[in-house]
Amino acid sequence: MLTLRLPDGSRRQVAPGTRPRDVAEAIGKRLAQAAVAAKVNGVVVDLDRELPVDGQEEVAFQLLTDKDPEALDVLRHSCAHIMARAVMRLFPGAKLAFGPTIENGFYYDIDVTPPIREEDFPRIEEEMRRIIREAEPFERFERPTAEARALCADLEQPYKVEHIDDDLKQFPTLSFYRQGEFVDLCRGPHLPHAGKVGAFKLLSIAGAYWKNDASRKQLQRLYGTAFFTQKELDAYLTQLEEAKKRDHRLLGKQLKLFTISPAVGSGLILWMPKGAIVRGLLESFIKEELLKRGYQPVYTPHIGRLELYFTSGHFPYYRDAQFPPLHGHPLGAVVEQWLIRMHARQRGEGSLTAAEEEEYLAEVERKSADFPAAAYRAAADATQKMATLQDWLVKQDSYLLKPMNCPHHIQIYKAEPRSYRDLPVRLAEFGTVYRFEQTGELSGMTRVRGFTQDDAHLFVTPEQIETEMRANIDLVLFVLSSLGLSDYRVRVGLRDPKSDKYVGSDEDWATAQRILVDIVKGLGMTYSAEEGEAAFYGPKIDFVVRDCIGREWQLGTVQLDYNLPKRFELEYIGPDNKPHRPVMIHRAPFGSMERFMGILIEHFAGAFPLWLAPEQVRILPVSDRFAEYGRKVEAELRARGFRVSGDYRPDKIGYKIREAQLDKVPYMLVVGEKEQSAGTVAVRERSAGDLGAMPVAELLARLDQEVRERRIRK
RNA sequence: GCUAGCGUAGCUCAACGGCAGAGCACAGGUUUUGUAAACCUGCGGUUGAGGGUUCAAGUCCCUCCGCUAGCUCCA
Repeated sequence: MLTLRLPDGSRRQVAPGTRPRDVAEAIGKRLAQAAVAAKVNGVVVDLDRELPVDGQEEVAFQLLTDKDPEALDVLRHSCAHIMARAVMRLFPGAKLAFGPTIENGFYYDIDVTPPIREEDFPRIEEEMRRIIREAEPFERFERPTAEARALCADLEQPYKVEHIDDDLKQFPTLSFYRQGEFVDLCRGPHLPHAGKVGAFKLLSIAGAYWKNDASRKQLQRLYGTAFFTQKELDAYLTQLEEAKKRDHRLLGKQLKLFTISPAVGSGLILWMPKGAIVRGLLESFIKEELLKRGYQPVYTPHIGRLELYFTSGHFPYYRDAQFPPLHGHPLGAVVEQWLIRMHARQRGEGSLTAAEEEEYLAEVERKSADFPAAAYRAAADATQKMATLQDWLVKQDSYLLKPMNCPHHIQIYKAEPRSYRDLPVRLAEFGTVYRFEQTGELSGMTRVRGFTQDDAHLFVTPEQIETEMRANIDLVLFVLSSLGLSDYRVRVGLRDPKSDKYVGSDEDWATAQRILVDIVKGLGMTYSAEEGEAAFYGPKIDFVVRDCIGREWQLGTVQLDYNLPKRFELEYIGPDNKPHRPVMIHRAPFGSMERFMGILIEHFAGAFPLWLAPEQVRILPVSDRFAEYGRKVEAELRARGFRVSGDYRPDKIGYKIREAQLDKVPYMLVVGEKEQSAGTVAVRERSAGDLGAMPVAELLARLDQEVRERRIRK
């Protein structure tokens, strides 16, 4: 016998071979009806899966109904199967890859020719509805792995075969689910039958690479969502619509905060006057804080010698993601391409044949007398050849639009001898950088090609690392909390041990990663440590937020770096009168002004708090006759430093209020007969509405305090 | 970069392969107004660009540009 411990604490003895469905039926008819799946010792299983029998004294047992979040996952997973089944019926020969649930729904990756298009959705959905009406059960069965592989081959599902070969060989048996004619390799669990799917909708279609690898075939990913009831689905879709109204791209246009002109270029933000006010205030806010925290502001140019970025490693590493260099020699671009391809070949990416190498050599020899072709030919190996090319290239006075500020700040550090007494040196700059992001990545203000980081680089002794790292995390938290941004997660980005894209020694990485993890642990922060999320020169702590449609973006970041100090041979003189190597900390509390602004617009839905609002107060005279009094109040407020305007058009007051509300002006001051004679203003607050009349002095005191506190209201 | 979709007036959107339209905004006028839209008149377009098919293209085809979602990338 097996003892089940139910959620209410009671215990129940069952015979071996009992299924959750039997337990549900024994408990009650309604529960048996409502049950979707069961949770046994924390693992969600099918209702028809036999309960374990051996070696367990007692198992935790819970029946899941549509009230349980795990049940929704089961429902969506089953709905993904139903969608795949419908696609297989309508598109014979479709090959299935992966079909998991995701946060708000599910997808299935499918390889089908010709491709599925959105206009196919109605008939796929129709077929899915038919399958749901038929309410056939999902039947689980297992096969030894070799047989499972043969079955997938029989089903003509090559991706499933490959999946078994690559990832599942170590399991003795594999499970399948059958639903009528449809059989799919799947871990489960599933609904008892398709009829449990109350409501679903196909949402979108997109390309997705097989196994997330851009070098492999691109499949079609069909996204959908499902719920137990139509009402829940409708609520979700309404919520999506509502969220879209907060989109910074929409609000940015409506509120005239920023624009992007194809004439200037994709991904290049043009800050309009109102957006510029908000940005300026944010910059002042953080500058003030930086001075308090011992930072030294610096300014550096937008371009730098190409050699600088060879030294830092940025140029060869990120060549494709940068605007092309400005070459000082007509052959610069040729040699650059040549060199980059040599780099790629050495990393095992791309190809460069000996014949192509010869073509490059012939071309530069023909066109340029000063190219050291002999030295190139005499070079012992590829590394030496690359050195020859690089030496020539950097001598030609080529420049790069800076993709990072660190090399410039490093030169400021190096401009004078440094003593341990000077450290930490904290150099801060709103540094504008340019990166040639892929077209498909560009998105409003959140992913752009030119942006300004609220950047700083700290040069510290090893002993100072922890204190400075903590101080910077504190700064990020201060910034976020000052703006009421509380919905973020902390990510510790670690090196992917399987990748060779990182620079620096294993020891340095181990040390740096340990320090970071210790710090976030020490601060008691909830974090996720993620391999592969480090910068190529060091691990980092990122503060990640979501935009209005659920995408995650990195805002603040604090990064530890042992590598650039080595590459640039940075030093300070220690108490022992000997040179030592400093450690660098890269950090940006906002991340970039552009991205931060985008997120902030969505966070406030465009309704900035008073201290940030581009227009803080608008005067609304009831009629022309009170315009003069209105202008007087306006002048008074402006003299006190408020950003104020007046709407003196001959329109009705309701219309002016509507416009001011839509412009999300925090305070509207209605002035008419009563106010003019009493020397007051009728105050209307953006969200609270009519606050009644008050003397101008009283209003000023109120506004002053609200700004001083940087008060945030939602 | 890749897959799918989209691009019409400043904005939001209509128009079967057959006369390019509406609302808002804007301008002029009337109204002199009390807490989210007064009324009248007017202006506004090489339908993203270029090429092609057709008697006829906003609509069909091709190339490019831009945008959206996702994938890959993200110092």
